[in-house]
Amino acid sequence: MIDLDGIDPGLQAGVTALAAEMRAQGYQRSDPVREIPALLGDRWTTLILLVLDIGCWRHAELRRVLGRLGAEGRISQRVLTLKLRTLERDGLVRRLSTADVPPKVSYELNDLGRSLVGESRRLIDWVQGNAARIAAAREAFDRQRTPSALS
Amino acid sequence: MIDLDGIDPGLQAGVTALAAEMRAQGYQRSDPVREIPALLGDRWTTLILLVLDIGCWRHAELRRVLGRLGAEGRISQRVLTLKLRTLERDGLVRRLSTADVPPKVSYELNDLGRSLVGESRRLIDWVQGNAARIAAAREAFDRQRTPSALS
DNA sequence: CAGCATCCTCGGCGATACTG
DNA sequence: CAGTATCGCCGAGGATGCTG
Repeated sequence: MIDLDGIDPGLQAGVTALAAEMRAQGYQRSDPVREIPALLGDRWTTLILLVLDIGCWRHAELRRVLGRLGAEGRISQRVLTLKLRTLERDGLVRRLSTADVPPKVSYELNDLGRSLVGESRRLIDWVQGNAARIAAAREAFDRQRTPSALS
Repeated sequence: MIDLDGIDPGLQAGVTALAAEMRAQGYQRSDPVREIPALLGDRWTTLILLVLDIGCWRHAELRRVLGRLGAEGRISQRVLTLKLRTLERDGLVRRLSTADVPPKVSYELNDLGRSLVGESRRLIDWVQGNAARIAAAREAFDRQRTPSALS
């Protein structure tokens, strides 16, 4: 079903297994792999989830705090609304609003969202734990590529 | 240092703690949070790592296999080279080449790369495990937004 | 075969102005 | 205050052609 031509039989077996693994459970043809960039691959979502993990935030407050944390600059009002809407649609975030004018809208994580935060924290920990190794690898790579003064 | 104006004191404490957590270890001012989209946030890297976890691949073979797995279409030669170069620079992948013409180039994971694959597999498992929940949330959300026939 | 240069497309994101 | 609409930028990624 995957049709591998002149490829090492050992590797072929691995690919078949990987394909089966990817088709498992709820996903039939598409791969859950592509959900990962969709969930955490953008500039803001991971950080938003971390802040929401602290508690319940009003839209404007959340926006201010996101602007201070990290060196990302400020998130635009439009994009924050978009990100929160996506998170709400995916069932990770609850939106609470009053019918006042001006309206008061708050956002908080639900159980599924907290569960995802747990996973992404593991990734962050991995990055922190291996930051030195990665930085060293990058330096070595760049040094070799830049002859600089190799006289 | 983060300067929070009219924000609930309880939340303020949480933000301060989060900021400290983000500054911890190797990262001094920048946040490891932004490394996550950089590492796994693009269309191909996660899938490339999974395939490299199977074994050692020639460039062209790898490209063919990536095209078959998932419903992403084929990766362009240029982008595959770019992604592999980045992974090599980050110290996750080893590049093996001969000086022949035409050249034979192979790529394989090293220990750090295998370690990252382990983490990303956890994320994939999370997505698979919660796929039904997410799909249900999306359906409910969309149904409510599309009045369809609400007469 | 693998890499690089060039050109092009598309989507994410920011900025601004307006509305309930 | 929160959301929407509009505009514009920029970078990721695809397609093609050439080289060692």
